[in-house]
Amino acid sequence: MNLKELSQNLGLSQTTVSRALNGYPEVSTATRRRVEEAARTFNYSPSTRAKGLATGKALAIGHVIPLSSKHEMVNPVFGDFIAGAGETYSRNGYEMILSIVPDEDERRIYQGLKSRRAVDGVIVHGPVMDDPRIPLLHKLGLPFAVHGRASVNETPYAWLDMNNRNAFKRATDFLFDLGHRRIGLVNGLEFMDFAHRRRNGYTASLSDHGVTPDPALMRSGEMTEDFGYVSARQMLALDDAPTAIMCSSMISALGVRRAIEEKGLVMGKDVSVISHDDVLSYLKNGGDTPIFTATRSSVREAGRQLAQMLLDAIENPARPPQTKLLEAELVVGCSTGPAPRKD
Amino acid sequence: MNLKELSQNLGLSQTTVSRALNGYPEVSTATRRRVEEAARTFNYSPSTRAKGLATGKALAIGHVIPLSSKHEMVNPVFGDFIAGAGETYSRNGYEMILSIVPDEDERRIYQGLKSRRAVDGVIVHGPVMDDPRIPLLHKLGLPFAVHGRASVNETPYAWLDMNNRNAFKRATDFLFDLGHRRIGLVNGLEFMDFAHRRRNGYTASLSDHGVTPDPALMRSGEMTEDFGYVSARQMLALDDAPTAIMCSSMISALGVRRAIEEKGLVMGKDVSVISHDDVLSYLKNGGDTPIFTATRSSVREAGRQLAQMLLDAIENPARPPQTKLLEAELVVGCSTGPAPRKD
DNA sequence: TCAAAATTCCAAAGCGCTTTGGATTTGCTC
DNA sequence: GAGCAAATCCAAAGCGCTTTGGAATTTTGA
Repeated sequence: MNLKELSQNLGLSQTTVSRALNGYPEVSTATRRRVEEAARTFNYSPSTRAKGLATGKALAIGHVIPLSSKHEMVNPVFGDFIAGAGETYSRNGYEMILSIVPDEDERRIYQGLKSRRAVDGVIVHGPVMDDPRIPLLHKLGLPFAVHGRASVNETPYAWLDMNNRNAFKRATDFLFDLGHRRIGLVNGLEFMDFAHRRRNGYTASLSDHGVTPDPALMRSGEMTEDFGYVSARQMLALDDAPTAIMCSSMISALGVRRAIEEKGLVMGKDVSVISHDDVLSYLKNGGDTPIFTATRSSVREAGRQLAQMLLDAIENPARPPQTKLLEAELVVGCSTGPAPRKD
Repeated sequence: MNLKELSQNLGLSQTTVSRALNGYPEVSTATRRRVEEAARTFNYSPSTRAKGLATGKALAIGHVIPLSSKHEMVNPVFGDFIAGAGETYSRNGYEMILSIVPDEDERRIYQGLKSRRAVDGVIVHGPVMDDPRIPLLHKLGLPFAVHGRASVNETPYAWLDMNNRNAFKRATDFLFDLGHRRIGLVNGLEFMDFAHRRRNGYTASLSDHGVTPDPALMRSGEMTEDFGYVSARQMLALDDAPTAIMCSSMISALGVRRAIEEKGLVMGKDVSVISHDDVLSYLKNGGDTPIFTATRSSVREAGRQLAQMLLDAIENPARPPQTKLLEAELVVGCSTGPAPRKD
């Protein structure tokens, strides 16, 4: 069923039917009802392609997920993020277009999305510190919004970020308050902006408390379970082992816990652990009382909000780019306790 | 830059330029070269919408991810699967369109994709045993391919599945060979087809070995870490605790291990564990020697292949639906060992 | 009651591409 | 060099929609 058929069916012109369906005022309430009714029964909806051609809008947002050869891993955060973004899109009649590409192709992909006029804007995932995509997208004139931030960047752009620095600063402060002085960090890859900021928060807390950062207690890598395990294991094997560990992801934290328990130690008593929790649906942090003390911020909610920001920006290109900084909450679970006394 | 401008620039007609770009034979090699060259320098690619409108194809595949209220979780398998599928699409010039929807809306979504002519076909994720989407898509006449299978279904359709039953049968057999007789099952939600099949494999092995399934040893739920933990904990608290546990996901297996170690037991010695491993990128199963003995099948590879099957089916609608059954391999890690002797 | 103002509708152009049917040019054959 | 096939190109229609610029009808005001 297309517009022509539908309008013939109703004995109206295509114009009128189109206007009725798109809420234009120059059509009487009675005919509008009649048209809507008919559209429903005939199961008519306008072809996205034709509509897009006619209006010059794509009614679609692109998500480009880089798959770096350096870290051949789909960020697990991603599934929940797009679930959130998707809610916003479907509420607003937008389609979500996904490209997962080796990152050496990324430039070409953005070029392509632009020149094929396939999307009205894009969401940038996983920004690194000096992210080349931001100037590129500016140059292409393709509206965009970033999940996270790029520290090194002159021109303003739209972003939504969790306050990574503050979250890790506060959490580390919390460990100091519990009496810990040797605190390890199991971080993500530190060319990623979020990891860089978390580390800053961590070291800021250390120096606030007169502690010099010890390279032996600072790890950075892909946040797998195994990485958490290996990192914690090595730290705990030190003569001067840490009594607490800050961890950048729940999955790595599971590995950290494994290393602790393997050594016959008890998490929350011998070694305290704080993790960042993205509230991923398949990784519920315990039941009533959370297992891990964690800095928490829902990535799904972030998806919802950032998508909305991008749609607003597209709607209203004149407005200066919006930004939003979400604060993580610190939930106290069973994985932290007072620093053990020195024997 | 559009076709018109490009062709004016070249002093050719739109027809010729279009034909040159699309590889039609009625254009000389020389002009073809010239056109391709120009397209490259002017960064031209045809508008997907216009092309779609003219050809009647969408050049896009839809992935509809249901977000059940029953299990408000984004299947973690999903990220890797679409990474695989995405590779195939981009190689073939297709776009991937993602909709994440509450599953009561799912019917409407498929209707919409069809009537808006937004996609040429869809991939069905997470089939349940008697999946209503299959007859629905048949009725709509929207080409589709299923990742997994629906046990209860008359009409043939395209699918790609891992041999869940066989994987779990063989793995359970392996445990029997090691001398285990009390074997637990920590399964996914059993209205999901894959979980149902795994259970069948498990019980088939039990009855092959003359063991009656014990409901106390069979758990089914969302495959979170916590679910694994709670399930294993309860099983291990039994008088007649299992000496081995089959587990449906690596994430739950991490929870199972936690329960084992919390009890002061050693995995692979006191309690053996076999998990299914979807080879998710962020959950590497150990380094050189895998931690878990596991049935293994890459879901990313599945994505690649199923996407190709769907594209083939779209290309060639006459051909009967293709199907493909992948066998999982059994990799032996450190989590299994001979059944402990009874004291 | 009649002109002016609203209201309600429509024909046709245009969005950027593909493709049909035909026109023009080139290359060969004799 | 005439005649014909092959090679090369083009104008125009059509894909399904929106939107412009009016036309036809109804309502309103004095």
